[in-house]
Amino acid sequence: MSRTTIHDIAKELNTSPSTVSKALNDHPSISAATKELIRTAAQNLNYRQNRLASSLRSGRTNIIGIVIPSSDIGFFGGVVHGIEKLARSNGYNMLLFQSHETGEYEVEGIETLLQTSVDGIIVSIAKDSPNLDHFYDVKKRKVPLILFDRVKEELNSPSVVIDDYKGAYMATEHLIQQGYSRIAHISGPQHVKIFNDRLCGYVDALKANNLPVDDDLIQYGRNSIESGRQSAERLLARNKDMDAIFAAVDFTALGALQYLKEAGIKMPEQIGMIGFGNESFSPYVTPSLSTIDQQPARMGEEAFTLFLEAMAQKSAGSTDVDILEAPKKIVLEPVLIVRESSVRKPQS
Amino acid sequence: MSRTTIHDIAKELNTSPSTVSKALNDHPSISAATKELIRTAAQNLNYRQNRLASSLRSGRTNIIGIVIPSSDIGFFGGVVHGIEKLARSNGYNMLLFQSHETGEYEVEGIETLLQTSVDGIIVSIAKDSPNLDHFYDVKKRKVPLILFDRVKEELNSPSVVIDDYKGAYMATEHLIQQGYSRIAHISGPQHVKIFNDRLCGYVDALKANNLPVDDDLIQYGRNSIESGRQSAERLLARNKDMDAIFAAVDFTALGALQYLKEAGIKMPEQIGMIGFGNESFSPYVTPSLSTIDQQPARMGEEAFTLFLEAMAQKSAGSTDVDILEAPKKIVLEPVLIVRESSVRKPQS
DNA sequence: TTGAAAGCGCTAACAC
DNA sequence: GTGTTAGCGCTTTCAA
Repeated sequence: MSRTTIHDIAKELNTSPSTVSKALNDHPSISAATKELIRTAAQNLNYRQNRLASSLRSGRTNIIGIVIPSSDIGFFGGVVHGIEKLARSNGYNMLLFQSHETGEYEVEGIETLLQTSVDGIIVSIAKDSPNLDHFYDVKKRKVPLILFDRVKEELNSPSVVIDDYKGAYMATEHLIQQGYSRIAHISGPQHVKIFNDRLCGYVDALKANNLPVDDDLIQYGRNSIESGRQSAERLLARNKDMDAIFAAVDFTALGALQYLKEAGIKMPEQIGMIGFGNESFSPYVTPSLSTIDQQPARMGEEAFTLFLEAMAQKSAGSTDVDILEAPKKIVLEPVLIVRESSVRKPQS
Repeated sequence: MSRTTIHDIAKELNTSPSTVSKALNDHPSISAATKELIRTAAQNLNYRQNRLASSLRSGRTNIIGIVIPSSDIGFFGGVVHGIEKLARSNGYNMLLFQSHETGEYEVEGIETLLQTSVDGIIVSIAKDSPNLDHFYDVKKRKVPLILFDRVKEELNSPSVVIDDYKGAYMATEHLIQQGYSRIAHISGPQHVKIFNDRLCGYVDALKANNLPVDDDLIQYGRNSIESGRQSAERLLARNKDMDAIFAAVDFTALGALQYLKEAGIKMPEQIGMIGFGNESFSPYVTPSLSTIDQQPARMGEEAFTLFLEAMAQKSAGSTDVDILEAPKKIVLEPVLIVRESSVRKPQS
């Protein structure tokens, strides 16, 4: 009636549970013959390992915990996809938590992950994460902690990010090369590092091309479509000569796009537009949105690889390696994606 | 150094592990005073429950397994969101698997879920799921199985779906009311029930309005944007008088939209368009896409509620209830969302 | 190459 | 109201 155990198999074959366990785990000390015998018996009896028991005993769950702001955001969906692919082929499963950008849920997620004894945790930190205590907790428990995209240097953990500064620089320079010169920027909350980096990239690209940096051309929004609309409205009201917008996220770019379209402004002719993030809707809006791709799948794969390395180090028994060597930081190259919104037609 | 256990707390307070366990679980037979004592001690010692041990002993994991085709599809993302909200507030966590529409991954996911002793499993079946053995396995183990959207009657499990027939009927009738009469349909694989239902709804709406059903106006695609483009191309080549398209999924609607736009056809004036699914991109394409909303979050909540009911029944000890009463089937109402692509301007 | 024994950390009868 | 005992199903020394 109830689940078959290794005891049942042992009884059936007049052998011992420990032998069965070893055989099923392909332990070298068991003869090929008995392995075969035990495996077929397991099959016949419909045996399925109890991972709870196995994990409790061995101390390994083969589960990796993921905490992201939201899987609705295309970028995070892509990262999870990348992690999943590698995890699956390495025999790991994922336990996924969404913080919904609130610290409270983030803490809750980390707590549950720790209770579940996951083998490692991969995180992109929530925007309003109140403090980092829960992450220090993870480190105290010696559970490998890997960060991506939304990183905190203080945590001193392996991490993978893209070069936000460079991406913003590329986006801005692309607009300049297309002949735009009064280029506005819609940024995000400045306490989030990536937005500050993108702002710097924008500013430096202007300077490098001998264009003035004008505070009136810079808006600080939240990351919503609505916020993008409002920013575009304000920018337009204040700058009659504005001829392009670089938005720090595709969502605000979309909002701006909508507003300008409704205002009867032709893109890319009158105003050029480029976003950041290559969201799933970006190819399908009109005009299709130029943007910076962050290579999410790649980022996920790198993050998982970092985790694997941390595990290897851990089982190599090296105590407190982190004191000896700085944690690995992987910086991915952003990729410029040119679509309709930023390609100025040849002047007539 | 290593994790604090209830033994450590017991030792600290000169009491027994079982008392500590009961106190921490708020068992009624423990006095308020000792509970308080134990709780603060737990806090001080930085105690964290080992869920593996707890689950192994109690037989409950408080984890619910989810298997969906892909969380990239907006609809499934929404359902997961709905499940998560309710699960969280009921003390459950989710273990999420994506089948990527392949039976192999689906089987693998179910297998792992069973090994992990999840308390229940909520599934939307993959398109090419080869057979249903893995689901019968779940039922055999008496693990509550809940289906949503992609359902199989044979499994005789509680389920929640929307009324696909009705949604398709509403979509088609909406086009008719807008004055379109040569309405094409881009369907999907007919062995998937929802596509067949939608096709029937389309056909019946035409008939009910005394419009002929023309095989030349029906295409059977896959669910990709590319497939939508091809379908639109074929439809247009074969039917010069076609004046509207109802696509069984937003993805094919989008493909058709792109093709028609490139062909210089004005929507909604020359050809009206409506999709199904209310994907995240649908409001942002040009023209914005009318569609049928499937209430994904609602569906997720209903599915989890069904799971809770199944658990209650199970613990009520009713052996083989399923023989006594038919499994509950919840049918959600589709919602018509009218946007630009289907609203015919007043004739000039 | 196989088996016996111990125990991972917890919960749940049952006795006190 | 509290403590004793047993054991969930597995892995892992260690001895044979």
